[in-house]
Amino acid sequence: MTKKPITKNIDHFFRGAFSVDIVLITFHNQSLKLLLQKKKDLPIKEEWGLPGNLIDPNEDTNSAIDNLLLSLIGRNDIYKKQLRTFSELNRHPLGRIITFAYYGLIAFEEVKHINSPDLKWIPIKNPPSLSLDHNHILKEVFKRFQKGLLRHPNVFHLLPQKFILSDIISIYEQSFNQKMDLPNFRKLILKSGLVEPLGENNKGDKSFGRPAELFRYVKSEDKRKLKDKINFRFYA
Amino acid sequence: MTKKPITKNIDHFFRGAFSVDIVLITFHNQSLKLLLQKKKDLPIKEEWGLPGNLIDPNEDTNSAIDNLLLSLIGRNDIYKKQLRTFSELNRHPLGRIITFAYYGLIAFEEVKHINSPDLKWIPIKNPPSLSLDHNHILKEVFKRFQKGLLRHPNVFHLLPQKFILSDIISIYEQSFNQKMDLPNFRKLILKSGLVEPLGENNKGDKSFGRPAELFRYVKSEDKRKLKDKINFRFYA
DNA sequence: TTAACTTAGTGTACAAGTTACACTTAATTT
DNA sequence: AAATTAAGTGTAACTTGTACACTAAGTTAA
Repeated sequence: MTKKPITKNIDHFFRGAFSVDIVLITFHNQSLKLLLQKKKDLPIKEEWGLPGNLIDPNEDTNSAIDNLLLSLIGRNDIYKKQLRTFSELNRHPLGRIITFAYYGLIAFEEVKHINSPDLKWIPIKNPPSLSLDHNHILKEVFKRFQKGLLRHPNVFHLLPQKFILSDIISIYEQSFNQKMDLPNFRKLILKSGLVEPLGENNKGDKSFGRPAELFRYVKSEDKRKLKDKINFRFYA
Repeated sequence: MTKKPITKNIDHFFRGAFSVDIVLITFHNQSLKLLLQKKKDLPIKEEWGLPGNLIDPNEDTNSAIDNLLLSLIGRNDIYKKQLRTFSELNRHPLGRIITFAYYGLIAFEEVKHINSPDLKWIPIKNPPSLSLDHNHILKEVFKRFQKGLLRHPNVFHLLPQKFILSDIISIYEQSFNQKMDLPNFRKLILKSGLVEPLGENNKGDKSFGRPAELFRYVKSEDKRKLKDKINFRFYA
């Protein structure tokens, strides 16, 4: 059998570049926050955008995102997930640049020092208009963030080691812009076996109202997904 | 303000190519089937693989998948969805080729004529070993197919206009490799309002047992997702 | 110092959904 | 005509979800 020439396919190769962009989310002061970077070294007007970086031709996306995180927040051992690719032909003025969008979650404690003129935590509600197609990317990624909250115990990545139950509720209420019934929510969370009371309370930390018990997250032996343990009735 | 040179970024541009690959699924004879193509014009040994095509540099993925479907089954107006991108550095012997994986669903009626030495419907259980990383792609895409079945009324894309309820059950049982309780399943489906009895039965079509009622799919005015109407208790 | 307020946490009764399985019906096969 | 097969109905026991009233423990303000 004679091998066919493969030059037919070669026509389809062309010059392109890849980047990783991250939607990094944290929770502070009853409010979800997003890390934004001021973009100025691109041939576009100075604007805020999602932190990102171009990928080296022989680098894979995982090491690219690790390097990006290291340069942004000084660590890369946080919860992160690759979502979809944005590949529209004219999304970038420099040429065909395909971006891999990630999202990451981190407790505010770990990143509260980050606050410079070019890198800021911005409330995720009503973010400023972003550069390129980053508004679009943010919107899509936020939807995936929501889904993640419903299916996996991702809230805990946004909380400190010791947390109170109403912070969990607050994150869900904010993420879905919907009020929840606190008594019933407590029962669900407690029954799920995902949290364990520590026998301490947060008396010192707050101004009024009854002090709240502190809890910690327990990784469950139980392999069912969050949605099978806790039935959130406000699927987005 | 002086504009910075942008040459710094140009280093990251390199030669690459894109392709679309499709996992096309149908249902026939109580069995889920997958469309596979014999690969021979690649510098790899003759093997079965997912149907796919390289993308023209100025073509977007949607038109690429439409053209692919047209050449495979003669039409492109079927249910299809873009899933993730496979971009590992050495996934293809011809160079850095990034593939956009799609899946599509179609009723067997529409594609029963397809059967040539190079293009066949193969039972999705125990498929042959596929070329390149197509085993991996298939596995990932199949998971998404499963999720789609739980969240959206996708079964109906696999069924003819007139169908019987036990075909729906059969597709779910096969997809999740799990036996379901027929009486309870009927109640769920009927209550969902997704199907409507036609007042006909399938007496002619079968060998024994009581003839089954024929139903048709009714697009629901109700915007809730399938999972909120029907709670499948075998989440994968 | 005490009444009002604020947030945390418990209890409960009712409604709704899930599950298991017995039973009936309508056909074919032997 | 009895056995077999598959479709379809009914229901009782159980599990979950929902809506709130109520109790508890602190702070604020008169």
